[in-house]
Amino acid sequence: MSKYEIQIREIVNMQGSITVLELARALSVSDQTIRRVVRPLVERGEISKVHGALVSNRSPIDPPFMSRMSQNKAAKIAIAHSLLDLIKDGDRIAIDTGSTSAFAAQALRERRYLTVVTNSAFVASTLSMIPGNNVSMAGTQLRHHDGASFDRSAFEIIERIHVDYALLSASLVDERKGFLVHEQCEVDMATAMLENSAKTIMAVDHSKFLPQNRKPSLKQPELKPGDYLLTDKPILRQFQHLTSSLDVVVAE
Amino acid sequence: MSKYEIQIREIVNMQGSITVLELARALSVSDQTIRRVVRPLVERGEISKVHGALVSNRSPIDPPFMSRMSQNKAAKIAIAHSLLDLIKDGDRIAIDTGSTSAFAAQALRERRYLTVVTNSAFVASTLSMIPGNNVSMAGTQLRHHDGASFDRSAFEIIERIHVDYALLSASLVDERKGFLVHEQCEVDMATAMLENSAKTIMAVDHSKFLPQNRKPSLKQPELKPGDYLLTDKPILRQFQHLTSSLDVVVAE
DNA sequence: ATATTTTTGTTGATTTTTGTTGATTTCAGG
DNA sequence: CCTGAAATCAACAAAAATCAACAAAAATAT
Repeated sequence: MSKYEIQIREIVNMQGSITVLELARALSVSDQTIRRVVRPLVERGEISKVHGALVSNRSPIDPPFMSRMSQNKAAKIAIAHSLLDLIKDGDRIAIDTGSTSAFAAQALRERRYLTVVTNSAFVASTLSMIPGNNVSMAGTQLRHHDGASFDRSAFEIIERIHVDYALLSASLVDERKGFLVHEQCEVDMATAMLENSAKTIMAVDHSKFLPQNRKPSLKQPELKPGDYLLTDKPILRQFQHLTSSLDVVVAE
Repeated sequence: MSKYEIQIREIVNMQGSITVLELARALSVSDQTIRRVVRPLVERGEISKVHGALVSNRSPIDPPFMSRMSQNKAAKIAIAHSLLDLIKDGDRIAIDTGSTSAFAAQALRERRYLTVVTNSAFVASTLSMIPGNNVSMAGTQLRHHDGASFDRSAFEIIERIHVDYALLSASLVDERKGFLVHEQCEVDMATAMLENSAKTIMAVDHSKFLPQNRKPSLKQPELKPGDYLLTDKPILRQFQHLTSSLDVVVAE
């Protein structure tokens, strides 16, 4: 990795696009050097290149943590898209933290007149820009891990607003114990959202059904019969007892 | 994909419609180049074309904040960059709403251990992801106009957290009346931030010194001697009485 | 201090994009 | 159904960007 790499990424993402020559002048190196440094970046898909210029492939409002957390990007986008079949214009929805929810927020930008309550600053920021939406950000102090809040005011706000749907996620689906997450505060938040919503939507891509290196141990609250499970591959036999009372939607 | 593509999309979506020749003049290329670049865009349905002009087919209710993000982009980026000379790792800063602040937040991502308090969900989301930062989002209900909150809890939080700098902006600089904004709640928020900070930084790009079609009328609170003014062009004679007691930083 | 590896700049050949020209099509108004 | 002006298209020459290969410089190891 070259010493210019970080700078180049930063400049390209900041400016949106820049020519190779401008970049060469900015870093006072030759254009050839820029090309060389940029090639692996383009191959890894971190930035794109067109004849004449480098362009950032991040939308200015893309989740920054998505680059790290965007394992299974395609699956999450598919799930987010299938969410649009459930959520209609004017619906009220509570949304939790996590990369799946970040994609869901992106997808929900095409809905109007939503009432949204969330403890994720990213989700709040994304959906608040849509005219007609009514977005409430729950909580004050944000943790850097995911830009979400779990302080007392967050719970107070979640509990104050009743919604049609709660959109939840999980870190792992265990054959015996069900939907698991890493932290107690996430369980508490999920519980609060679930209790204040008519229906719950659990969104987990298929990788959550596979064993993981870092194992979560805390159990999400029980889903109610008729709640939705959104995923991207058919549920395997050994998990079906968990989902039998749920409305399973498989996005493809 | 051509290097002009993003610009063209942006201009077309911003203006609603524009002739090929005007666009050619705007980008200082030939009309033929525009036609060539535009053809695939039209085929993909991203914009439409009629004999004589290109028209945006984007919904008129798309985020207005984002279009403002791209006005005077270069100037705003320069200002944001010069802010890095003032703000050091570990500083505490309050940040207001607006596109200038959005760019500032992007730039501040390279600082660590910041204490940030803001009523803008976008700024909060951007800076909360940086490890070591301590970010507080002030307010609950977000207005769609810019994803910012001005409810009572927003003021309570701003007033609770004392910071080193308040980063403020304005919509227009008037020769006689000073720094103006459109809404009273923005003045109130600016006042709260200013009163709870050691120094104030006012960031306005040069276009704010020019007459505008939609004139704001509300006056921002008075800056203190020694406060900073960040801009991107030297202050004209007729504005200098406003800035004489300030520390003026001109980014280039 | 010297040898080896890595990075960087330069050159010229190759490819892609752009501007110009002139022919063709479209549009509005008689 | 013409007609003139403006817009579009096609083709070729000019300009710009890219690539490959080699030499110079810098960094690293011996």
